[in-house]
Amino acid sequence: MMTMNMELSGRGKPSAEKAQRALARANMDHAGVEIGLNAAIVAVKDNEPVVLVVKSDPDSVGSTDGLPFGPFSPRDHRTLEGGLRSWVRDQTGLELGYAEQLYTFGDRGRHVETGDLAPHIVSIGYLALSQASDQRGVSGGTWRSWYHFFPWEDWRRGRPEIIANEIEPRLKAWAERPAPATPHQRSIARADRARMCFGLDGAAWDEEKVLDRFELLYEAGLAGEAHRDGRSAAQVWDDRPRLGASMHYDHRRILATAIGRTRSKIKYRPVIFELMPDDFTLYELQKTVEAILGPHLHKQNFRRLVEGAGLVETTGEMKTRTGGRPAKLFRFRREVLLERPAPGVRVSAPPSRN
Amino acid sequence: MMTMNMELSGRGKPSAEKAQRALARANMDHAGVEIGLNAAIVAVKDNEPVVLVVKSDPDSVGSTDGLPFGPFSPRDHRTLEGGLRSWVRDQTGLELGYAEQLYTFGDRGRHVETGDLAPHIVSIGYLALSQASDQRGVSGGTWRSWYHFFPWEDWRRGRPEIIANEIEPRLKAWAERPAPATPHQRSIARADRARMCFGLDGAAWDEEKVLDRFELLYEAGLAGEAHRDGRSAAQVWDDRPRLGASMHYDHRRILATAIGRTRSKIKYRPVIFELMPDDFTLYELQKTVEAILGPHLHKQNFRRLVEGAGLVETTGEMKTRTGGRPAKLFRFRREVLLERPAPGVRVSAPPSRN
DNA sequence: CTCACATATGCTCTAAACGAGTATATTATG
DNA sequence: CATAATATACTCGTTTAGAGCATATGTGAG
Repeated sequence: MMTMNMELSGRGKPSAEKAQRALARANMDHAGVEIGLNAAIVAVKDNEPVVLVVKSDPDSVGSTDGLPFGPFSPRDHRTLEGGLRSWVRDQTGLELGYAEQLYTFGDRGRHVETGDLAPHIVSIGYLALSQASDQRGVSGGTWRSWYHFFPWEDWRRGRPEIIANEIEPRLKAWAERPAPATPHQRSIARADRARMCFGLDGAAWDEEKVLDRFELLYEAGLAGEAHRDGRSAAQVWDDRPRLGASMHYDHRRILATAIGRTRSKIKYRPVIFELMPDDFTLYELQKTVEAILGPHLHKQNFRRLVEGAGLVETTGEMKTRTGGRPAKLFRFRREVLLERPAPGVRVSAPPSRN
Repeated sequence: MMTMNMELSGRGKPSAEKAQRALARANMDHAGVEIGLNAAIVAVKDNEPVVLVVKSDPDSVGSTDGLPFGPFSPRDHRTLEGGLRSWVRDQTGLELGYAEQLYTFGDRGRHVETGDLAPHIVSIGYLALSQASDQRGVSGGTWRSWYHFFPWEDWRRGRPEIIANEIEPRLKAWAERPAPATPHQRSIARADRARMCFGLDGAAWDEEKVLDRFELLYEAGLAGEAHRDGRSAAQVWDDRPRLGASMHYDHRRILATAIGRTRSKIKYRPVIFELMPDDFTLYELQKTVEAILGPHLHKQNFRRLVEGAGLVETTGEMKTRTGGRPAKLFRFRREVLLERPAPGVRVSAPPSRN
């Protein structure tokens, strides 16, 4: 899939250039780098946060999911984000709304699947937020719950069992094993990292540490990707099944970054409304926030929070058939952008729920 | 300077490769992208936040400052950050401590200085924090206050005069001018953007919006870079001097990102201690925080804040000759990392100081 | 039709956090 | 030894966040 996209946009190269160009060509020898853009396109469907994934190879049996991917060609696009929007439109038919850059991943090893001598690809991850209603007729991809890839992140029904049943014992076993010597760097002990990341032994759960948790599991050999990446020699100490569904390349890392960013961003920017229909009830808004963050506030306080912050205004309409008293419909109140420097759903850290 | 650096690290290319390599070479046509790494290396010297800058061309008269820059060569370095550390060491003799990736800048136009047909360079910006004491014998660069480039960001002596004297009137004049039509995008009016960014007309000043402010000034043609970048045709409506010292390429944008990130990060991660000597008084700590953020808390509350958060512990030593009663010396208390999910100097937004 | 049920919404109470002020301690200096 | 300057402890009132109680208003079972 990836290489196919790359071939598509081959172009002729413009005419002559000057001295700088020659210099650049000399540097090309050691550069030889391609830029890939990865998009974590997120929506909330039926109170489930979903991400658009594509199959690596629809024919093969063991095909894994991946994020939509496209090359960046500076000849065709003036900006990185412009390039992203363009191939997302071509590949999926989706017109992106909100998009932000996440992180640039350039580690060698991320493409071991294709051999270590493969061209080096630096990939720039993007987060895009999209309304569920915009997603009619999306082609070339399927929506999947992001908790399919990160089951330990789903706290909506309390602490996920996978933490007590799998993660805690296996990480503790890993922490017992000798850690490789780290050259003069004060590193935190494995057991402490596990405790802080996963809220073990009474430590608080921080819903934003999605990437830290994934990287810890990867390092401990509990993520499928770690084995594929040739860490297997050192890491075959635990042959139980890997945790969460894998993705190819380092796409799960990018998705982890996307989830963490989404979780932190809705607290100080009104991006939650990128995921909502135009009109909604406060309960629907709360459910959407909780789909992303986990349960936080009780209903009354959530209402006070969003109304008090001036984030929403009533439309005057009501929504009946909610299963109880009809609810007022609200919409995003854009003026809040002109009133507050950092408007968002400022839910604070929940009390430790272990 | 930049091109010089590039030449320095030219390397021979390793031996033969296979099919993938050929494919990559074919793609090179439309890719033709090089990866540059830019470092905003920050320290605090004598209560002044400084950044390491290099001269573009020491001989020429109108030479401007820039951030240290180096190419990323995937053959030599396994990770982006590894590559960064390596050439920073070579160029400046500095061994980086804390470093984090900021943002990847890839807009065409960032290299107009060298002609639009020059090879496209995508540059990945990094923030590095360094202790002032580590900076003996730094070669190939000079330290400059970051407020030299962003005078409007320095609120330590109250609201900087440049805002009322220059920025406010000139932005208001700009807001009066017709804005170019934006294709079906709800954009905020120029006047409102100016108000929110710079805290005009009673709006709050948000010290983290460093990049937004710079980009607004750029768009309004009040930054030197905008003219150099060929926006001059459209933007010669105000021929008074440009605001703040320019940098070449988009380095000032990267520095703005670095300042914003530093300001936000010290609030939830203990990175302020990367800028402090091992032992310090609470007043010194406060002055360092204020150098970065602007004045926030009065002394007594600052003490309560950092001690209450468990960020510091006394060393038992005292510092005399402080000009008054001797002060206890403190050090960073590393255990806080194991106790709190997001430890930092949690100073909240200051009351509007207009 | 009526009543149980479910959800919506308004209000209160309490504790913690925060901003600001007062008071006292301990040094250097003239 | 008085004074200036900084360090540090304590207090007070306001704001905010978490939690619970009470009431409103629909749907649907009987």
